[in-house]
Amino acid sequence: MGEKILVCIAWPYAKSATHVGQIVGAYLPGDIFARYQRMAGNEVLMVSGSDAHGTPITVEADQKGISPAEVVEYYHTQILEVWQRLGMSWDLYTVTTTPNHAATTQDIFLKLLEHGYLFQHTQKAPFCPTDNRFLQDRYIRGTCPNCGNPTARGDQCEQCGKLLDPDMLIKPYCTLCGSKTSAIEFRDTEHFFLDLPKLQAALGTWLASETAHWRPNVVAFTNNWIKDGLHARAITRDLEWGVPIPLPGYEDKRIYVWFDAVIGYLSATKEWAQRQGTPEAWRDWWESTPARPRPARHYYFIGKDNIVFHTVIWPAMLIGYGGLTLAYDVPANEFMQMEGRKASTSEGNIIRTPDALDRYGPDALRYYLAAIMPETRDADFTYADLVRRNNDELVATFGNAAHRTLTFVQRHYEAQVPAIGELTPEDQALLTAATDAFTAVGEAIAAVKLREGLTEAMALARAVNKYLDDQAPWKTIKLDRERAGTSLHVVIQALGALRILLAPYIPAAAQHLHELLGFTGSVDREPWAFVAVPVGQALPPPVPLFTKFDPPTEE
RNA sequence: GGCGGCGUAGCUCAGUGGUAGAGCAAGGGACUCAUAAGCCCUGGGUCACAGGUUCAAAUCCUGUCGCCGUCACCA
Repeated sequence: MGEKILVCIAWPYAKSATHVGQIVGAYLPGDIFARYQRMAGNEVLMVSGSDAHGTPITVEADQKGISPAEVVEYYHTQILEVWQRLGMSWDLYTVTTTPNHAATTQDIFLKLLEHGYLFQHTQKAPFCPTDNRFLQDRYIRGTCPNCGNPTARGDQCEQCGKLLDPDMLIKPYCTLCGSKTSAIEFRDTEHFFLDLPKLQAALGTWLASETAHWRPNVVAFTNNWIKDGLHARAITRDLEWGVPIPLPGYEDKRIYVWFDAVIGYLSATKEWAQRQGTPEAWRDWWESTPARPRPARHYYFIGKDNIVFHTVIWPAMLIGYGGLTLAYDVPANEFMQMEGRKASTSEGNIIRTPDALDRYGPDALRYYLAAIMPETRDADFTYADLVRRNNDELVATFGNAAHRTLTFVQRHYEAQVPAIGELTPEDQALLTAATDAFTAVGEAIAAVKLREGLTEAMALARAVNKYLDDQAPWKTIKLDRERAGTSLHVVIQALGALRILLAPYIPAAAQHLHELLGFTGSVDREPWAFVAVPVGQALPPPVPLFTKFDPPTEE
């Protein structure tokens, strides 16, 4: 009945356990969206995995004297633990070191080659005679021609910020052997290039037909990037770590990380299908035929730094391959600053996700990140604001609405959902608001306006508090027990709605409220619709949904 | 430097042509079921700055300043 929705989330680089900027940019929005779509009755597949290749991982492996695979395993394990704690509802979270991923990548490589979209080109590249290997820019340091910094990197001088090429450095040297015993040479090396100019026309046609429903900033960024014409891009490197090139004579080269990482969305779907015991099922998500041009809607949740890879390069690869489905939407988020400063690993002001979870747990963190989600422009993360929103909004507005109602019913109505009498216009108004909220919140989430959806849901929580104050069942009960019971019954219906409406955002708290309202099973299985909490349903002793936090001390 | 985005109340942010909005913070009030939570009222903005288009501009155009991103070997 529902349609297929493929939720693709950016592949985190396996070199840290993620920071909250990555969570708010891609992982949390993807998870909220996926959770909603499942409740709305659609068939959802949410996939991603750790991006294992690339130079920084080999650099770290060299520094620690271990293999790149060990580096990846170490961080992949940490990332998996974060997903578990954060409540990410993956259908599959894998890693790019699997044989399946390599096979999928090589298949795309060969098909693009066969279709004439790859070509070989020989270029000069820095080579270290001592180590007998070609060097990535990161492995080279030298004197910056701009500012004279003697340890400028081969790709950029960290002192003056100037972008560099290795041949611009004065006295470049290899950081692997550390010594300056042998000068770096520039030797010929042959590489494969993705012929993006040849794909540009088809890409432009697709973009023109698809981007009407995309976020304006994503469209503007993409159009600007392709406006002056695309350039061919090297997709292989002189490396030992990465997916091997499936051709004889290239044993000492690898497919480079950006090319294989985006293929992960497809390879992960295949791995999911294999694990289901239906290895051909991936076709139902990807294969585009004249009879069924779009078998599934593909959403890519990424940060804005990743836009061109998902709106230009990956679509171009898919077009070149042929017969596969392209993105339906790429709802890229802007960035989040940390305590007023740009999030930067080197500045040391990133907030690691495990640390934030240790301090405040998944619900407060998810709620806060969703509330400030940088959907239209950059936002600012502060612990003080997180605590403020937790205390004022989760505890005082939503949590309190539930707790004040449930404790009253517990005490005065034998811990059962009270019977309902004649409904007043005010009763009808709150019930209507609860029903309408499913449409308002659902439409917002479906359009990937997640902050708006959360605002709509919280408006219902505020309406509950206002209704309670207006109806004052604690007064009414002294005169008319049935009327007070009706008011409480109506409030419980609104709480029943909130348990569903907030489940995509704060699943743990929603599950807790689900149980406090006398339901069993998982709230995730409930349909996205208003369903009455039955009269007489037994209610367990209430426990507050949220904990108040002390404001963080100034440092 | 080129290109793109952003600059709205003390704070965090909505708002894309028609008399400036929300939450929090501040001041006042009535209540007491509730994790002293909730509810009502009030104050507060030359919508970065300077020009322009329009009957009408936070909203469109130009320039300036500030912040963010990107520029293809960061993934």
